[in-house]
Amino acid sequence: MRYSDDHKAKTHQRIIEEAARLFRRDGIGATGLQPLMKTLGLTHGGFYAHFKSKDELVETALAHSAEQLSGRTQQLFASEEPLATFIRGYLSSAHCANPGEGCPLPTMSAELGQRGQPSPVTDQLVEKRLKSIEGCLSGDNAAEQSVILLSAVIGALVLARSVSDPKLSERLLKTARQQLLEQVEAD
Amino acid sequence: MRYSDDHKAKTHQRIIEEAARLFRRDGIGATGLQPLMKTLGLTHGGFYAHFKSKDELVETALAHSAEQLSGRTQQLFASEEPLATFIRGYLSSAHCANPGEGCPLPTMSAELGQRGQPSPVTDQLVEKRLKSIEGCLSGDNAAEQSVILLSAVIGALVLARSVSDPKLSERLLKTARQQLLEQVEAD
DNA sequence: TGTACATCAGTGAACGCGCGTTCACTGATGTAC
DNA sequence: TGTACATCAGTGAACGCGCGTTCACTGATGTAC
Repeated sequence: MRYSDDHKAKTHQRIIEEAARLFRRDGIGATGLQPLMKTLGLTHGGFYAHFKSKDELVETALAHSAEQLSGRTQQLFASEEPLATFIRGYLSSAHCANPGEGCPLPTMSAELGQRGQPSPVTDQLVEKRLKSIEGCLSGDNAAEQSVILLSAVIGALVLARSVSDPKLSERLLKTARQQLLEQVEAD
Repeated sequence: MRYSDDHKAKTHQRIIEEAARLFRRDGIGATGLQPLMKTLGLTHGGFYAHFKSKDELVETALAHSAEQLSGRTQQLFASEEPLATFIRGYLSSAHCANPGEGCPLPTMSAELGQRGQPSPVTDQLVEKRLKSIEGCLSGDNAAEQSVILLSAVIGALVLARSVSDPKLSERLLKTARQQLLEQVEAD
């Protein structure tokens, strides 16, 4: 073989990882396969030896993002103050400034909804996140509160990323962080 | 004149309104000028007699969406139970199912952030909305609570629109609606 | 009243470009004999 | 050991398409004389 035994599998993985990053950072429509492959030092023709279509890559990349996030979340929820750590991380300036490495929901959900028929990958991601949060909440309405908490962090991140003024953005993040932390501590 | 005196102004307005609808419904990138003009019974060449570029239309259409929403919000906040009405409207199945007529933030913000330099139109829209909500809240931390409330409704709408299962979508909307209404009533 | 000209919203062909996708090909390697 | 062949990840030209944008043009109307 010209390449090592696992060479193709490695390339496959590299495509997925770069796609997951670019789809979240620039959007699905704005990410071309040609530039994507070029970034990896490959030519675009080879893409179809790895995936049937761009849509298949979108699906796979989303699943990758979800899994990656799920891993991070899991180790997060094993920590001392899981909810506080989650809120601080999700609403951090770093997460706001680097959509490529973060949660796919705020950046990709609009495009996913607008594209053909949506996949159950998002559903699983959402349900998993809700369950994780719910497990950390006490009280009789933990399930309901988890929806509010997840909605609030997502909405706050969307807002913070929408505005053009960095000061307003930081203020939104900070306010949401503090308020949600208070709510969680009172729980 | 071949057309009435205000004919061009009317056409101008029709372009803005249709664009505001399509940008929110399908996204900015996915909305072509050619199909847009065809929808209005016009040809695409005439577009540049009305706008310098697609970017200018995006800006104008966003401002239109903001103003339209601002009008609705204002009459809303003059009603009996402004916050409850706002929450019920924002998290209604109708708003979820018709992004073209609703709030531009959940659908356009990702693309706006990814496009060139963002405009202060979004900032104004966000600040205006926060002020409106804040005015209806009592308590010493009304400003902070308004950020949470706005974040929560936006996030819940993003989530409800992301998932593919209609039952999950409806459940998310309903849960968020009920919880936020409770919170507001307790206030 | 009739004719020549100006106006101008809208027309539609054409431009270069990047997109997703296809496909005949390359060339380094492993295998068969 | 040497030669012929199979494998197959990746190459790169080519496809049709829709995009944003440009521009010479149309044709109904108003105006000037």
